[in-house]
Amino acid sequence: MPELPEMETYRQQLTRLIQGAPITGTEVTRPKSLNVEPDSFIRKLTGNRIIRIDRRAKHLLFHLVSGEVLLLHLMLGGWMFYGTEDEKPDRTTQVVIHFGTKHLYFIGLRLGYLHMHSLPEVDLLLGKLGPEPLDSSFTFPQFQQVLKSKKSNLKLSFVDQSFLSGIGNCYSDEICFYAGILPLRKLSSLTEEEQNRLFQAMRSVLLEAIQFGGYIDEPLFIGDRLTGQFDAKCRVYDREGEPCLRCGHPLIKTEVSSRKCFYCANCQA
DNA sequence: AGTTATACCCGGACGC
DNA sequence: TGCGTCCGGGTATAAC
Repeated sequence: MPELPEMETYRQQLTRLIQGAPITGTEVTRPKSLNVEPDSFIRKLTGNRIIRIDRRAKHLLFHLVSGEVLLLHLMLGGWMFYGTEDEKPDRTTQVVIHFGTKHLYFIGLRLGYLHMHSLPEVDLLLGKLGPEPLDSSFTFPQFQQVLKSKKSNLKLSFVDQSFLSGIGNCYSDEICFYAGILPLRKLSSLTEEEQNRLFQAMRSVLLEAIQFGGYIDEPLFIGDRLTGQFDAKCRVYDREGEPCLRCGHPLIKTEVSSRKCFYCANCQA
């Protein structure tokens, strides 16, 4: 669910909201979300500070003064809220980190987690991830190399985190639509011109989604006007039967290896 | 090696 | 309104 643009939006906003702020308390209501005992987790966080927030693929890395890293993956349906107890949405929370009167609430962590690691451990854990699609050092020739690394179709390749990292079910469809290429196309069938269109589409879609705060429909804090604006700008995802924004033909929904997949049969080839 | 099936997890939406 | 049922979906791992 939350993919690269959603996590990047969280990273940017949280950096502004909590970077450097003293952690005054920690609550754990779902120990399964953690990789250490709740007591130990609370002890490690309380009194500590987050000095920097990085994003790698769909993960956020909260770097603590102590040198340890809190590694967050929201998986499906996970989201966050920052604010006072009064402002908190009426949802079950799994972990809460206190910053004085305002708290960071972790909500919807089912398969999602908050794991405490040393820096080398994090490097090891994230080592198998493919390149960051928006990294300035990730150029078109490198994209072409990556395309050679798999024999499958576009849909499955885009959601494979060892192929490219950070793209999930929604943005894979959005990128294919923007490029005018069917998600079921085999990588080996792509012409160089199509490869180039995909590369440009990938950058455009992800950058636009970040600019508009991703598609998460819950605001991060009261008065947050950024988060979720991209939800209205998704062109194909979850729009089965709706007219294609480019040609008007009804959008098709299909299933690819038990994943939802949306496309326009008329203007994607 | 490359691809595919399966377990994991439980809040909340939905039906009656 | 209340209670029971079932879906969603990224990732690790096992199984082809």
